[in-house]
Amino acid sequence: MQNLVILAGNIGQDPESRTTINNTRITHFTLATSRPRYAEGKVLRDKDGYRVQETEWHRITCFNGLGKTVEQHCQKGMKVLVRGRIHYTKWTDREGIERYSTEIIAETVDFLSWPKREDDSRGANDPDDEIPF
Amino acid sequence: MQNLVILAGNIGQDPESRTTINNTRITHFTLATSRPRYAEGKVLRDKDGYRVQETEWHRITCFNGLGKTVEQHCQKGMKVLVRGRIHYTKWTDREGIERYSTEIIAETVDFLSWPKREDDSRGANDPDDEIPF
Amino acid sequence: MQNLVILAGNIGQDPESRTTINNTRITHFTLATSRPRYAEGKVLRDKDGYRVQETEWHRITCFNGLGKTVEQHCQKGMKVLVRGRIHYTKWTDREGIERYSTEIIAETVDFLSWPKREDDSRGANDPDDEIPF
Amino acid sequence: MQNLVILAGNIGQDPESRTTINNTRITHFTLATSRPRYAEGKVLRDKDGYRVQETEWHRITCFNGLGKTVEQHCQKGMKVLVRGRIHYTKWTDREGIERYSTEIIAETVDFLSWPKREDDSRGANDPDDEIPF
DNA sequence: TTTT
DNA sequence: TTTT
Repeated sequence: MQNLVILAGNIGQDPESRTTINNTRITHFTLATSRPRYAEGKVLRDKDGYRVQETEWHRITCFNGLGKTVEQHCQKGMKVLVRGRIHYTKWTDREGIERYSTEIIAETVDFLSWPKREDDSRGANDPDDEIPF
Repeated sequence: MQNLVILAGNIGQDPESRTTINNTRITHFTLATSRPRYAEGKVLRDKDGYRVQETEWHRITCFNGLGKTVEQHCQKGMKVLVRGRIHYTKWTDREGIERYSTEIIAETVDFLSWPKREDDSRGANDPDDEIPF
Repeated sequence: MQNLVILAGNIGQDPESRTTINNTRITHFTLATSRPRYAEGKVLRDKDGYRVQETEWHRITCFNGLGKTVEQHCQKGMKVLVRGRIHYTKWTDREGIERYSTEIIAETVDFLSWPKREDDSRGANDPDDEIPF
Repeated sequence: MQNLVILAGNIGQDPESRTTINNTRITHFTLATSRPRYAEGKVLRDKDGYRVQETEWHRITCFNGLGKTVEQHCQKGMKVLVRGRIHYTKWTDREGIERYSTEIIAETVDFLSWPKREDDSRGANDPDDEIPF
């Protein structure tokens, strides 16, 4: 049954890709989402009066074509909207310790801001642009 | 049961507000979402090679505090993320014709871009800023 | 940009299908979602103390393969989870009056209950079962 | 910015609650969501022809009133729809090993099926029923 | 590690 | 009516 995640946030690091032995292209990036922190129903503020943010860092995984697109057009600092699903992994590390990790497998990634690099500044509607969003 | 809408798009016109006779503040704005148009599984392009966009115009309704915030900080052209629910209305117009309309009742509105006006450029984290997002 | 709808509710009538002149199969059904009605921040109750429900009736549209599946396995009264997008249509009726309608174009439909008819009672995991959910 | 999760699935174990030293009531349950497993774009089937399911087990956390409601009305095997957000935790266990865990902080929990126990069979619309959904 |  |  449905396992759906929607995240709107900022990319923490430029995406990184690798290819598995079965020739699947896997691309990863991290995404920060933030919300105001509350205490007793009120927004918390720091000593200067600024709202305290609570940031979650999500690990996003893209496969194949979507990964290729993300690799080409997404970079650190950009705002994106990710739709995907949560996936949990359990494995045993070299010391024999059981480890758990969580990732968001992306189905779509939409731009909410534009790349800063010159060579990516063509815009989403450029005829040569292969961005699906 | 659940009736949930998530929209990320651009505001079409500055929000407008009115107060009902029971003293409820109602704020409206329109929001454009777009997606590439497809035909036979392929993205459609115009004669210049640009991807053809299919735009939906949503009518967004906010009540009370959320409406006040939107009225103060949202303006034409800004990108926002709306979470809410769909609501349908049926009424009879002056000519006695049955009319239907659809609106999205917003529960949250998040900024994805910043206002262009000087006086709103303080940033989301300003201590005087009452934006809940 | 994103236009996403999630609806969990009950099917109002058995789905109906037609084929367009370009050979697209279109399947429609109606879906009821409900929520408690509120007044002054409190759940409204009727004279017997039961919570007053506010029901929205959504018009759901499915294309091609998804429509075929829905037609075969969904029926009046079943609970389903629909993921899709909102689409608005404007047209002029025979009297020359401008009409508007709204529909939810489904991308996925998941079962939350089982069909009542004998011939559909095989369960989602039957090897002959072509339900994608 | 937005961090939104929608899960529709089955409860794995009866919910369990505890109260923190600051008097916050915390209720936990596990939720299974499943999807067909794919390989090379096709649904995988086992040797008997049944579709292979990929199940994710989510840890759901509810606070205060929502937790109380869940504790009273949700039980193992029920189908529910959870809306919430992802939260990641990092801590050091007794052996000094860094551990990570992920939980879904629920904002709403909707019933998609009914409890099996006699004493809970009153239905969602019973006047004595405090279920907010 | 991002962003305002 | 927005945006690229």
